[in-house]
Amino acid sequence: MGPAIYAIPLCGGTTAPRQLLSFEERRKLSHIALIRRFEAGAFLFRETEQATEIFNIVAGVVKTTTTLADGRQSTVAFFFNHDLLGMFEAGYYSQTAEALTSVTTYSFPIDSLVPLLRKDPDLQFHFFSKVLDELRVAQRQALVLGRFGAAQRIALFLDLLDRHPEMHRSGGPSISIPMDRSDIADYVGLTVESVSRTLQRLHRAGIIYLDGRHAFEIRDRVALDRLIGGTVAADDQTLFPAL
Amino acid sequence: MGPAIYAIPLCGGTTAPRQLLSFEERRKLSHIALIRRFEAGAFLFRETEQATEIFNIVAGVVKTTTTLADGRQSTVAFFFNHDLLGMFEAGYYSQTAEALTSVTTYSFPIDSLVPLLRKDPDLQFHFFSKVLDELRVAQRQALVLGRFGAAQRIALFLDLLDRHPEMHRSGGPSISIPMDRSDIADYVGLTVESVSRTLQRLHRAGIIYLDGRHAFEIRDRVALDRLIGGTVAADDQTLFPAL
DNA sequence: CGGAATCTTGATACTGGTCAACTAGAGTGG
DNA sequence: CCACTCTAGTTGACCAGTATCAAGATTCCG
Repeated sequence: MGPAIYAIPLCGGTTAPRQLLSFEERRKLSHIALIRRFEAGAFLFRETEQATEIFNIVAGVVKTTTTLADGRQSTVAFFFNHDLLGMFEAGYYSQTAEALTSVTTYSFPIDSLVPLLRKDPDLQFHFFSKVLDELRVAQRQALVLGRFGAAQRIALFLDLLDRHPEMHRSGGPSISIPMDRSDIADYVGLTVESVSRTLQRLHRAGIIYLDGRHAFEIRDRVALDRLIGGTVAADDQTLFPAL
Repeated sequence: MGPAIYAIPLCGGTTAPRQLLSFEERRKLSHIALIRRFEAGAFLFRETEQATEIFNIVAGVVKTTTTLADGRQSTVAFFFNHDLLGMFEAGYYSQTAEALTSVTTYSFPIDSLVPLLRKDPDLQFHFFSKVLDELRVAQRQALVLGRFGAAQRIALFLDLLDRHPEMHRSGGPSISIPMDRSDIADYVGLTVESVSRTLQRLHRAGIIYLDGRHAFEIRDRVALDRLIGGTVAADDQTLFPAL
């Protein structure tokens, strides 16, 4: 079918993400694209490596991380179907990308992609829109990490998974969690222990149902949304009778 | 002199930010640009307004904020000289922009700018690079808010000001702080009280010198860098004898 | 079935938030 | 020019939430 980029369009009236590329654009991109597959745990690229390609995910989940000065790894973002990753700076990748599941991607060699974008302003505009989309996500993430408590952070994270149709297991209510607790912890800025505690608390409160380590269901959408809205104080006894 | 965009170039070998626009591009942009001035406290635009123009700052400082579900305002970013702001989504501004000082900008009407970008891929590529730059800043901000303590956050914020030459008062070591404590607090994800306490602590530790409310000097660059590096534990007695 | 991760749970410490009082500056009007 | 006032900022005491440290429980995988 060819590469695909989902994002909220810049100018179109919609607030809902949609496919940005026209049939013709997808064909053009196919032309320079390679299909590449990665096993779970494999690296798509590492930070400080010279940037050679940009990836468009077709299946699977990828996380990107940066190494802090003290050696800790910090998860920057998760990438799902129809996302673009491999944005670079001064010719070098600024993050490390690791496959969390087995992953299928289109790979655009930068040497082919950049000329294509410079020649085709409309196509470039769609890449541009996708990056703006990522910018908003990153800004929202900063906001969440700066001001929200553990329950809200976890709720937002679960909502992120819920929003991705490919995380829903075959029609049922079960949503898969492709990453392990420490990935989640790195992403939401908590410790593994706090992630675990918070998940269990939401589980015991009946808001979610934890189905093993790598799946969950949303049992009380309203309560979850209230948490995400940021309206609920931590001492809300209705939500956290077990506190 | 015309509009100017500073950022780390995508492909060039440099990691240092530099002017991205060619003389010719600046001329083209001048052609569609209006000069607009704002008093301190004035709004350049408000969230949910229809997006009509994009701004390029020539002088002054702007903050952008979003309103949370519970009514709190949260500062998303500060914009300085040669920055671009007014990025939008689905035709509407997603943030509110307020002048912190008196501000001079070039204003590009979107109706003129978008066609120009669609016609001129190289120019668009420079806007693209600037947005990628902002994306990295936002991701770094998320990282900082998620993992660092108060001292590190404040140190990073002071470093941000230091990096902007126009914040340095006439050659001297004094750096101006154009925003008030609550803006800082909103930005770094702390309360006003914690910002105050942390600034005073850095002051008493001799790392910075607070010169009134709206200026400071860096007295111990090495210690500040160590904080920023994230290497220093909060209990480091060399840095915080007063703890 | 056994060993090794991963995850959960509990006890305690510490950072930063909250609430409240106090101080310093900036502006105002007599 | 000097009180007066009002806002912004600082400081202190106390508390809540999360990190940390330390076991235990599960799950995964050979």
